[in-house]
Amino acid sequence: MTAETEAKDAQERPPRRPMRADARRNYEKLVAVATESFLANGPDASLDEIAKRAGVGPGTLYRHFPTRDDLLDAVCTRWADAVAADAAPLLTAEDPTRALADWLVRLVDHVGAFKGLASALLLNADRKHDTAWILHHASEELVARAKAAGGIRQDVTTSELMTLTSGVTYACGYSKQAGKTVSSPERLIGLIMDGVTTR
Amino acid sequence: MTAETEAKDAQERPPRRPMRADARRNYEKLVAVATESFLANGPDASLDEIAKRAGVGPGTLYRHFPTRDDLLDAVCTRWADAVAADAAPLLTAEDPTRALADWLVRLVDHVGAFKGLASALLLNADRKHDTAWILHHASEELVARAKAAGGIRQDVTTSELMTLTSGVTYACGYSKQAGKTVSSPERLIGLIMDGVTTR
DNA sequence: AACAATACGGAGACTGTCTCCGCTTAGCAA
DNA sequence: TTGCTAAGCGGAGACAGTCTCCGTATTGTT
Repeated sequence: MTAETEAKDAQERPPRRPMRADARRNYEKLVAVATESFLANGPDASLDEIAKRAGVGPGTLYRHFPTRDDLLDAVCTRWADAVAADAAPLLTAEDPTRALADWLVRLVDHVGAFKGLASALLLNADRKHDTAWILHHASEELVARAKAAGGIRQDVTTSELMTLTSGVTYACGYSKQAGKTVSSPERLIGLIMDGVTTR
Repeated sequence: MTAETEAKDAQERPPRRPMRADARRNYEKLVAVATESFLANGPDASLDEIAKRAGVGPGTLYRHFPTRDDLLDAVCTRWADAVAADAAPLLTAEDPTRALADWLVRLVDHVGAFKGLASALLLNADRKHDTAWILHHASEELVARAKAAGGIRQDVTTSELMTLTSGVTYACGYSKQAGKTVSSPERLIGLIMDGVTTR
């Protein structure tokens, strides 16, 4: 769904030349290598090393991604697009409230599988196109459907749900890499759902 | 309550010489300076700079605190002792469930005031003496009292409550420094409490 | 006062960040 | 094609932070 993201990008900042072929090539390569590298070495992986492995100079990396966060954002955005796609089937589920709960559990699992790289970006839903916004957006429809079906409280917002879920993603992602034991995502999301369910 | 912590330290690893006077002096100075510095510059503050400002060489800093986390831990532990003291009055409150909710809100506020330095350490409650353990321990009695009074569900653990709260601390701490708006701690803790309250 | 044991501190090797600027290349126009 | 120009490249190198090693200084004990 990167194409969609790009389309929006274009429509918001119209007078923007397309990237030159070599520039785009390097950009893609950098994101690909960075994904591997962040996954393997954590979010502090050496940027010069990533540049080298992508076959470009550090200057090129820093031109495309002035800060580490810009690169991390690009990586996470792609990942988030894929994760968001996972929500689509749930939109037509018969029990919207259960679908929402399922989705939140999946979200936690995905963040865990992504080594917690994205957990820092899960909040902060107001910049467009970034990780938080994509996931927020994907959740929003599920929340709306659950509300419409009367399954969850009208006064609870998507943001609030995301905030509460972020603690779970963080805890579960952390526990995985530290070998700790924490209650399961299902259990914790269940507790959250218990609080927001109508009764 | 640092004294208590030290006492436990001593009883667990008995054959441990007391620190030499100059060593203790430097240790104290380092923690004090580090607290300031982390608060002012975030958790990535330069360690050599901290050493310099404490009037010691880098070698001395690294001997006392082999890794950055060790120093951060020492700083956060002191802070956590102070925060935990804030729970004491609530232990005798007439409504234990309300007291627990109050405490969790205070916890979020404290973490926010500490610039989120401790939020990374809030989980991970199994090493002794560290931030997470101190706060976990402080919460435990309040949870027990609320359960005993029948205010909250018997099946909910302190860890689970801390995990859920950590999302809130993280979100609120973050929003403060980024100028974002998030639902208030009261509101979010309220949602959590709604989930764990008996009915 | 003398002597271990303990602790200090800073020079310096090392690693990672980020910039500057001369060189290369893509894409366009004639 | 050819030539031109803007866009893009890349790597040398300045800088900042980490962390160690080891000769020197201090402490506390006999």
